[in-house]
Amino acid sequence: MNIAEKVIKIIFDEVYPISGQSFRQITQLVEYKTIPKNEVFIQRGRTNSSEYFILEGICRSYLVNPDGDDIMISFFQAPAVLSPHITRTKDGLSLLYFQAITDLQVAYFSEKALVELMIENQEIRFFANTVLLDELIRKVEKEIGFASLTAKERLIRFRAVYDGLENKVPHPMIASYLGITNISLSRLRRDLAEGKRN
Amino acid sequence: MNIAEKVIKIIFDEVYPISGQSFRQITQLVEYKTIPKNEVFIQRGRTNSSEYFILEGICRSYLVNPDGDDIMISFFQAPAVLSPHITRTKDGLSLLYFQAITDLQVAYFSEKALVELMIENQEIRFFANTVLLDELIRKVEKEIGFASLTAKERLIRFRAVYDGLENKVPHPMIASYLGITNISLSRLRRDLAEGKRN
DNA sequence: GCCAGTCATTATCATTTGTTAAAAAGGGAA
DNA sequence: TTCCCTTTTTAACAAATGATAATGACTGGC
Repeated sequence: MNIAEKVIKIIFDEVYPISGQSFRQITQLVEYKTIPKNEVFIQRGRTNSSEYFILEGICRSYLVNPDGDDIMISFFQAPAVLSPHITRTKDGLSLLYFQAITDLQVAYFSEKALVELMIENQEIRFFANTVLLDELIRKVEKEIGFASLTAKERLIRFRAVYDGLENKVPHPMIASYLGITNISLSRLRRDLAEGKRN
Repeated sequence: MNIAEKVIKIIFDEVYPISGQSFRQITQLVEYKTIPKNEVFIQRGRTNSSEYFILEGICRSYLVNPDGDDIMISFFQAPAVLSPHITRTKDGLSLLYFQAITDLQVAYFSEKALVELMIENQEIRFFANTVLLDELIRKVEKEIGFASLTAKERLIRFRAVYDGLENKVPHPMIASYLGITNISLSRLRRDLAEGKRN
């Protein structure tokens, strides 16, 4: 197993461990590529038919509103699975932009191949279902935060969930993720640094 | 086709139309029941292994935080599909509460039976995938609202999406859904009634 | 190393939202 | 109807967040 495959193995073990045989069915499918920092590697409104493992680096999904502002949806920190194709695609077209925040190493493979594998292989079906469920759970967690926490509490939770990301990602992206302005984020950072937790 | 089956047909036609043959595979599985107003018919932390069609009435999914406050997640207005089992269940246990807001007529059937049907029947697989995608899209729409709209704009959007629900559902539930207090909701309702749209 | 451009912080003031409490409005049962 | 209970609205004040603008800090290219 080469290094890239070892990272993929780590991802599977984290999400839903599968047998060596099933694992080889996946690794036979994947190809690898490097994506330079800032590149938007999935465009909203364009065709994309791959699933992705993030082996190295940080990326994000986002939208642009009519005013031209970015709307942050999710962060992905290697090692991680990108949002499954089915959850980010409608009528074959991507619903979101995905951008490399740092240089990125990814493994990718055809979503159609995955659908075929899922039909015949129960382990892979369970793995894919777990990825899907994790995606949903993250969104529900975020929903809960917006419905029940102040911006300061959301920042505290963000730090707990996305450990270290605050120092690797531009603050306007984090602010948008938290549903506040970057000025407010700066203020909350100062308050927390001063020990004001309420 | 009886009335209940006609409502189920309406739901399928809305989400992803399927052949009469596939439709009968579903209707052969379903059972019916009435759920009285206010009953919590799925309990967080308990086993639940059904999929549901809401044929008549309104219900909601929610959580309770440590302070005892309800956290609204979603509303369901007949005719509609309830959140799919896989998106609301972890390790066999429900992640959310589901409660009837009005008296409810539902059709329900085993989620295991659905998984089996999905394996052999492509139409039903596509239908289920579309339900899943719609669920995700609603969550992303809500995410976008929190990341980019004021509370007043979220209320305006809520009225557009959940037409008429504002007069059928207790306001504290709507307020929690919008991420504000019911006092703020009342204020926004007054402002909008007075024509203050900014 | 310097400079330009980007990013983060700070300050000030306006606006929005939350909190607490009280009043008004609505709905169901006898 | 009338009464009681729940829900919604209003008021007054406090706290949080947004907007604008200016300052300070960092970074990449030359």
